[in-house]
Amino acid sequence: MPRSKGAVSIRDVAAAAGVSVATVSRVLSPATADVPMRKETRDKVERAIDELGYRPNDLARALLQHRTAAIGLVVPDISNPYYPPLVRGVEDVASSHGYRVVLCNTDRDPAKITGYLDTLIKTRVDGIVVAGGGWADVPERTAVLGRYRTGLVAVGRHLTAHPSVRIDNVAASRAAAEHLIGLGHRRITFVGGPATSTTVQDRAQGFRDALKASGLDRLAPAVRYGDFTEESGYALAREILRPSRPPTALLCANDRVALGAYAAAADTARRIPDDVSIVGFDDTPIARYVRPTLTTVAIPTYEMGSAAMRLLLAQFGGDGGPALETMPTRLVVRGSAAAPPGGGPDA
Amino acid sequence: MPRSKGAVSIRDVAAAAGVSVATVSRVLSPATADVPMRKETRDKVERAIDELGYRPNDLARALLQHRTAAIGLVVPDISNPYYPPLVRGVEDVASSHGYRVVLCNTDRDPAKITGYLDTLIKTRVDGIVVAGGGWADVPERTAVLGRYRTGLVAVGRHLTAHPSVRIDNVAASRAAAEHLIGLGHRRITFVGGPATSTTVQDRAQGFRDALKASGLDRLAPAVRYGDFTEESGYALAREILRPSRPPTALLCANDRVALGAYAAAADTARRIPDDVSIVGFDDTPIARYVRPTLTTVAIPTYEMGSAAMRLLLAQFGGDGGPALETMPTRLVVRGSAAAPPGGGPDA
DNA sequence: TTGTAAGCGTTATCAC
DNA sequence: GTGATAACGCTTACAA
Repeated sequence: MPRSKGAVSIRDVAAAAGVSVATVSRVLSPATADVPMRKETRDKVERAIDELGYRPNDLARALLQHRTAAIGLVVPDISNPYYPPLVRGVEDVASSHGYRVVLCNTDRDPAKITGYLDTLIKTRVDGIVVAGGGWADVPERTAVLGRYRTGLVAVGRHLTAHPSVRIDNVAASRAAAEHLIGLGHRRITFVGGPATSTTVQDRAQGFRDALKASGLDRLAPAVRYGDFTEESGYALAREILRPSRPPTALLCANDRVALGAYAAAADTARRIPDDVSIVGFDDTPIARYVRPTLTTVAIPTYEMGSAAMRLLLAQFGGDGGPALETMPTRLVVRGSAAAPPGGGPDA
Repeated sequence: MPRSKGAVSIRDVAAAAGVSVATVSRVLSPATADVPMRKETRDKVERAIDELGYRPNDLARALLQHRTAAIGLVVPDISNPYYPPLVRGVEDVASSHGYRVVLCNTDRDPAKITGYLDTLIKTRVDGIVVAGGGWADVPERTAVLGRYRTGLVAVGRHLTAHPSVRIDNVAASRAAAEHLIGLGHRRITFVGGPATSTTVQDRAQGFRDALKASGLDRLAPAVRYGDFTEESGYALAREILRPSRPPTALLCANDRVALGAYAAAADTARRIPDDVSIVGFDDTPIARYVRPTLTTVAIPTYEMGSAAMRLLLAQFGGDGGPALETMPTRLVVRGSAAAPPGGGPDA
């Protein structure tokens, strides 16, 4: 018989069991597992809990302990296939450590970002994992976090001054470009992704580095920007493949863009990899199911998420300040890249 | 100068502004926007808030108001491409109404499901949106929700007795099958998805209904189960296409399975749609980018998410009990389904 | 071994 | 107009 309307509280349980609230609290709290207690009392309490279907109010608990066991996870857009594994990685280690995760989609909009940041602080999450960019003018905002002892770790290189997990996009992209060059390609175009993205900037840089290292930079490295969608990849590839002497290989900013390029090749009657080689980024599940299978750079997205969460937990544990974890990438060679038409250098 | 260690509280602000905590609360609380107050006082308070970087503690607020402005979102696995748009739909309307969302991945594991349910109740979320199955023995568990005034709406037909948003999978699948039959196919196999999924059961049923209605059910309708992955689709399709006289069309449980079937067709040198027609379910972004483009049933996933959240908001508003919203599906005819080899009935 | 009571950071009800 | 103060549902000294 709960008092009044509303949820059953610790007082209802105490009353039902004929003990004090302190006693009920003791049977529930792991912190007081060591204090001695008559088995009979414990049983009475547990019976009452069961009968009433009592669930302790974690808000009250959190208020007292200054710890909510919640973390915020800020991503640009969960609909972007890149993020779900990352989110899953964060959630898995979070939940296995008793933390719940509050998901925030920002669309890289500074207004939304600061709005969510405020909400997260007000609800006193213990920490925040931020992935993806759009944080141009936001850094100052993170100053408040310190005042509220809110941890933060970034996935990517957009928020310096905080622990972060990253990949070496420059090196990864360079390796992919070198693979193409090794195959004999001389005219390669880097395709797509927003020019403002640090990820894209790094990948474009790695591409340029590879060309330069091979002395292929007398012709200005061809880099075309767009966004991260199939649509963008399709449109760009259509344009790029139009000239009479188009590039023989396309290094795409991600797999979605690569998939768009596949469609463009099909629609212009070009065979992959015979007429044009295509390389992607991310190794999303589709990569092994398109035909030809897609050669792409595997990014350990799930692991980046779980590593980020672990870094956050380390912060909670007081284990040091800024840390930086660089995760390995790997070029997965499949069927979409081969020697250029003619079989060798043609420049 | 916050008292002690820890976050700045309303008392710090009151002290800094030289007013009582009640006054500070009044400038912050929308509920008391109407009470008169000297502009000078308000300014003093606002200045103090700014200077201290004060963020009210929503836990305390929630404790008092019996309302957390949080909802739980329970999905099988965010990595499954079907869910991100749904999640986004929920999050968009949630955040635009001031609610935050706590994401829970269950892997359809009853233990995880009940675990998350408990956590969500303990943190006193105002409501829960559940999508996806695995709830076989869980329904009794939802009884507790009532005791804590926790709203619930289901996406799908697995949790009767609660408001829900659904699609008519039977009708949708039947329409897809009829499309194939209309094209002239007589030997069609329904491919994949877990036999335990109500979604799959419904789609298989619609498939059988279509065959029966066309008098094609003298040959036992061919239905093969697996799971929702490309891998499963690939494996099943390889088997299905092996016989000397294989089906001329594959109705796949979802686009991922269909993509697996694409790969199987390619690897066995069968042309789509010339040798075999393929139809999918979900209309995921890839559908329009594979070649040939994939004929598939579009499911308004995003809208289902936003509708579910709206239903939850309606519950909060006391707007009636169980409601049921059925969202429309649509067969998107693209390039993967055409007349069977020979051009017409061959049975 | 168990109970009493202070206090976590707010809001709401009274007074003044 | 503004200030005390009693809740909200818990945990944790400190008593008993």
